[in-house]
Amino acid sequence: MTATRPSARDRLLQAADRLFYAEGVHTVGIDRIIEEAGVAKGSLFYNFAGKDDLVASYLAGRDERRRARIARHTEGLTDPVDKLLAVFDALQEAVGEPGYNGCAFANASAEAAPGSVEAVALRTYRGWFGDLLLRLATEAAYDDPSGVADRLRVIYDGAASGARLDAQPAAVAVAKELARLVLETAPRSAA
Amino acid sequence: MTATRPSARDRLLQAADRLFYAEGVHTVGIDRIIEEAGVAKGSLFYNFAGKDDLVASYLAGRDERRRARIARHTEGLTDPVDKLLAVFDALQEAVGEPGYNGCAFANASAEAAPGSVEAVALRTYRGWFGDLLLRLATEAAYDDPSGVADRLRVIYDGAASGARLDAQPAAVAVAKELARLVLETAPRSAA
DNA sequence: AGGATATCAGACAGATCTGTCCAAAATGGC
DNA sequence: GCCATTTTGGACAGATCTGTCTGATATCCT
Repeated sequence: MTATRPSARDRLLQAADRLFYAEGVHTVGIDRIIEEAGVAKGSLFYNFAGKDDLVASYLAGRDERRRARIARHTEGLTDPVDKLLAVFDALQEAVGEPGYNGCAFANASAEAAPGSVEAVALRTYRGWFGDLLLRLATEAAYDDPSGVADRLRVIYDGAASGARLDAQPAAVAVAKELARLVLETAPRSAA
Repeated sequence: MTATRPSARDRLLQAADRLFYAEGVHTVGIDRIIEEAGVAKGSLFYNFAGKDDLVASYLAGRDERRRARIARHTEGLTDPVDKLLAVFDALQEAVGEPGYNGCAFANASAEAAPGSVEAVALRTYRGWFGDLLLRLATEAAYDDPSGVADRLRVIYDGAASGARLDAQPAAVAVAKELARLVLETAPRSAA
């Protein structure tokens, strides 16, 4: 019953997740990652096509975990308005974790070329997130669901952005109150 | 009356502003910049202590122009509430310009080390911006000026962030409406 | 046990990047 | 016109980064 060491691939992904997120995909070189992972350089290129592939896998993992976090906060709720507010709870949880450093997709794509793996990952995440807000706003039967979704997205982005720019997690609480204000004042016909 | 060519220093700053903003301070090397500026490499190190110094000067220029832009939109207005709304007009103008690529400070600092010139420039700008919102909210005699400023900052950041992440300038108009909602509903005693 | 798969250790190549240096030439102010 | 300042062109150094290659070894599945 010896605890088997994780595979080189898993250790690489774990090291990449830590270093890429904390210091940036452009700043951290593969030598740093293989050292942190305790893995031979050859194993990196055996498991991944190159650094870009590792970056893409890192971002895919972040995407998956973010969706899982939001799902965890929304499941069990029945009112779509509560679900929309729970999205901010998910953000608050993320921002409160030690080492929070902003949105991984925003950071990675900030200085990336169009069409790069970072830009593609950003678009994937943003597409899903926008659809989520629109779907919930529609379920909530707002007269203008896309308008409500747009407003919530601005508020959400402001919280995530401000939490990093000012190292100020309190922005999320401010954002959730704003979201509540929007959700309570926006017209709903089919109440 | 031959139009004198700008100095090497000015051409370097102009090239840096264009390339650093469009492609990122980490992505663009000094060779790209001296090529674009049409300047000898020696002239770069004659006029600047190094790349970091050039980056700092680039960001200082962005900071100065952003303050000037906001000043231009707020001057002439007497009501501090109008001035707060005009801050969003300034953002709308910036976002509408061709080649808008998000907040230069947010982008440059996204993958920069703490204490780097990018991080320092970010803090300088954010400090000034936060003070501006708080000062105007105080002048407007809101009961909770810092609360109003916090909410406006979240909204402002969301617009700037979303405009880049989704290549969606319309986020600014959404944000200005949200700001108006906040400014009209927040309690003011000394009206 | 045995064969496919995975990992190791590290040297090496090739590209790129920042920064230095130098002697000559252009420029600008007084 | 003179002298200090600025600019030029380019070679060069030194560091770093991604990716390749090789041959031995370890691990996993059946």
